[in-house]
Amino acid sequence: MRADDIPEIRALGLFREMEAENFDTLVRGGYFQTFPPQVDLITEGDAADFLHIIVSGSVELYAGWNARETSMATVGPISTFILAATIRDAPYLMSARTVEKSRIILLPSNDVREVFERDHAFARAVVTELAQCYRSVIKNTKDLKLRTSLERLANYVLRRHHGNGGALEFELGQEKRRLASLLGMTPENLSRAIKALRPHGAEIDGTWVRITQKNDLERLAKPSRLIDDHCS
Amino acid sequence: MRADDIPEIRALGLFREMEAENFDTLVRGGYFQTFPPQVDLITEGDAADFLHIIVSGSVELYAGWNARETSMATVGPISTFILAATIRDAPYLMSARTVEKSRIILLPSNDVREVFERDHAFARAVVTELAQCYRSVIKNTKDLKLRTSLERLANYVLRRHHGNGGALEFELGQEKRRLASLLGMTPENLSRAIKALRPHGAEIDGTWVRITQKNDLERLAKPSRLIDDHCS
DNA sequence: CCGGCCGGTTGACAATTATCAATCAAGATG
DNA sequence: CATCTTGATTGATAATTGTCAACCGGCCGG
Repeated sequence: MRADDIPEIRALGLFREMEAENFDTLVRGGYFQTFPPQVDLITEGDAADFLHIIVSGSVELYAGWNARETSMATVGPISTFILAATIRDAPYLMSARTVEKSRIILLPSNDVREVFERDHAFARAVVTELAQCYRSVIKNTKDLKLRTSLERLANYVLRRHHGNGGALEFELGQEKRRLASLLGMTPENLSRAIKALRPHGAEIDGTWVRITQKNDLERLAKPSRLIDDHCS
Repeated sequence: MRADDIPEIRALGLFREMEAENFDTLVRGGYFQTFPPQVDLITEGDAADFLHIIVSGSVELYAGWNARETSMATVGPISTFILAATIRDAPYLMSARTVEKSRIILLPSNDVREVFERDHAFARAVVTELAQCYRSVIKNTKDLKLRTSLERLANYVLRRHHGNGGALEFELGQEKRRLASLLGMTPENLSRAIKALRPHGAEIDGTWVRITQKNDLERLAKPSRLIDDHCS
């Protein structure tokens, strides 16, 4: 593990409050690796041997069944993934692959569970993190079950708009087919949804997104704090 | 709080390992109430004032958006619900209503959070519970995104089959329209899916489910440990 | 510079799912 | 017993979404 990355890790909500000694235990047993793009890090069904922390780059979480595949999330720095499987010592429910070149810390699940047993501050931080993850997935389920694909796209644009500090123009930042899968549709349908969105105040041109009529977009999207807020 | 219910609560995974003193704190501040059917217990968006524990009866968790509504889960005794909102002191993401007459314990969220700060065993139990809930929702998302409605129904039947100790015949146990919403379809479509399932080894007649050709059903459903296992 | 590849787009079509209206069946109520 | 209500079912139709094939255009390697 490189010494100058440690403070950054230590500053994460998950590790900030824990005992120094326990943090050292975790870090000592961890590995720091750099992966090229499109590398499979995790295969669903495998035992959860490591808690992963992505320090740079980005990672796609996806799942498959019966020759179909769907994107579940894209995670960027600095955050952890597959915490629940680590804690429960259960098989991964999702696979993970790097999207671009990524630096990733691997902490052995055994160490994580052991420290989790000993360190109350760490346990509390894990709860906070898990509760947050749980709520995100619930919101995603509501998005999927209550909205049409056009509405999902419109709300996605608005979420990104807010995530970028209110910018009316920003980069899509990922392949359209990945976005399509994330939003629960086919690439072809995303293309059509993008066209259909134009008269409602949002243009997506290649890799650029521009909101032309925020009012119109919001009238279509009807964003809700209880689905689209990515905090709380 | 009725004295003779306390041991049962105490035996729940969530409370089993915690300090007696802290358990007393929780229980002392709690309310035990009996609700008639079809009563709204929780409205999404409200502050999470209480952690709910269902002791008897059953409760539907549902969510709405833009005049649409969908069933998110049906929860039975003995389990808690809306733990994540309580812990994060955040608004409920789902509404809840009783399906039948139900006895429910309400523990003030403040007390839960306070004890959670003090009691390491409780904190660990909360983590275990949350990790389990998180994994359930992920499985549900995979079910929704990767399967057609007929496949979802087939797998639902198989899950219930296993949940009932392998019985080939069992009661549906809930209204079909609630089941339809849970599985992400309309009542009309559930009716048709039920018909379409007949030649694949499962009959649903009124409130009774009978598996006639388990092989056939499994060939259609292709159940997966990573979606349909409701433990792990 | 020239293919070849890949992701994206488009159009035609098919499958799936939703909607609407009508009907049916069973349980509740007077 | 008749009536009313409610949930389930069915058929007809529409909307949505997926599939397949073709094509476009940028990018890379030769």
